[in-house]
Amino acid sequence: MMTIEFPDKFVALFRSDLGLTVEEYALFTSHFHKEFVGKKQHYLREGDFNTLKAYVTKGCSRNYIIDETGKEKTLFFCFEDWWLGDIESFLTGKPCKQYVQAIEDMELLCITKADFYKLGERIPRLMSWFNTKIQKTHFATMHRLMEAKCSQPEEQYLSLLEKQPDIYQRVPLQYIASYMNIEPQSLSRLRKRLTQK
Amino acid sequence: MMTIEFPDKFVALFRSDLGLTVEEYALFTSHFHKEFVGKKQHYLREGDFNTLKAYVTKGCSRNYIIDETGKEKTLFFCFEDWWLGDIESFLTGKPCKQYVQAIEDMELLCITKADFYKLGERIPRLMSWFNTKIQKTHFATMHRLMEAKCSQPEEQYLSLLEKQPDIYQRVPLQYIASYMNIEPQSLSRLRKRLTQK
DNA sequence: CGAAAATTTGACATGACTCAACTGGAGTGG
DNA sequence: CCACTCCAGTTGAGTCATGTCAAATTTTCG
Repeated sequence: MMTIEFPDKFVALFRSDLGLTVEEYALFTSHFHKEFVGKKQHYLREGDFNTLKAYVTKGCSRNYIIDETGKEKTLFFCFEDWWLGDIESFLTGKPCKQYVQAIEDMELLCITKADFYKLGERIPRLMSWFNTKIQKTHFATMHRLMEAKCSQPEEQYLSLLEKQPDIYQRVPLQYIASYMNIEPQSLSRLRKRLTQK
Repeated sequence: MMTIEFPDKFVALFRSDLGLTVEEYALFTSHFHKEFVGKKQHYLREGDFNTLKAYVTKGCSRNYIIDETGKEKTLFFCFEDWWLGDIESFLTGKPCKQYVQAIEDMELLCITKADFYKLGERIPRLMSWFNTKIQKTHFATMHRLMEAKCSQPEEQYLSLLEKQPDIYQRVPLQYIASYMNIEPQSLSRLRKRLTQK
């Protein structure tokens, strides 16, 4: 069995922040395995079951849904050091409502839901970290909803670029447009207007 | 000290669903007090601290934010047998970002955050119920985001009426419009178009 | 290099917003 | 109890940004 290298942020999260002992940390990380998702490939599709907790070490992705008219609507993007998946499916055990698609080649560190919960019983801090994480995810979703309701396309685009400057280079225009809920043509024109200023 | 009457759904939730013993339930409910919020009054304002868990026994309300241009944006409504407040402020102890305003005269059953957490230590089921509730709230927010992104005003209006038929009678048009992210005039015209069909 | 996909650009239609006026009902005070 | 005020809702006219359809151009990738 080959050793997996864990990113600094991962180590810091569970050793420093969460304060797992060396033994607990070793036990925890021993259950991880690597997965790869090629560009444009899907990590999850609607109807799949999300049974893994996946930490992104390389690449980026988007979660999207398909509406009644067949259009893809990007809910959010995911980058390095974030956790990937469809939380609802993971927590409820029900099929995914979302698609998760790699925008760049991705590298993931994964632990099965079963292993994670088993470890959670032996390492209570792990569960309390997880509960806190769900809370934070909820806040993020709520903020996303607020933003979606409040901002005009132009502000939304600028604030997105501010939060994730590399998105311009890494994420194709059409996905950003779908995140902003406008047509690619409109975003293209918006960009043009902005450069003219 | 006068006895508070707890609604059927409240009793069912904690006795049947959660399975609290008679003693646990009695202890839990003994910490509640009643509060009232008059129509158009605010239960919470931006900057306030949400230190109560509040169960709605009568009336309805809306959570909203004010955007940079000064416009109110309704995030969601709250009706009988729901829990009221700004979860983020409750969980983090930070000031509210949202306003919570009564649309009708409201009657609430409240327990302080401090009491709730103290009881949570003695009654672990209470905490696990709470964690599950946060999960469900998160799913609801995510669904709201999906809906906000996907549906045209017309479908969104119809689906809202389907989920909460009494909203038409109880909630003024302007608040529904702000929930749908359109101007009151536009909703008025939308309603007209729908009745003509 | 060539095919396919992504982006840009153009022309036009549409739907929501803005500004403004009007209507109708609820609540107030004489 | 009526007149008045105020606010919510409705309606109208004009503007503008976005969507749609279509085509041109650029980029990507085999």
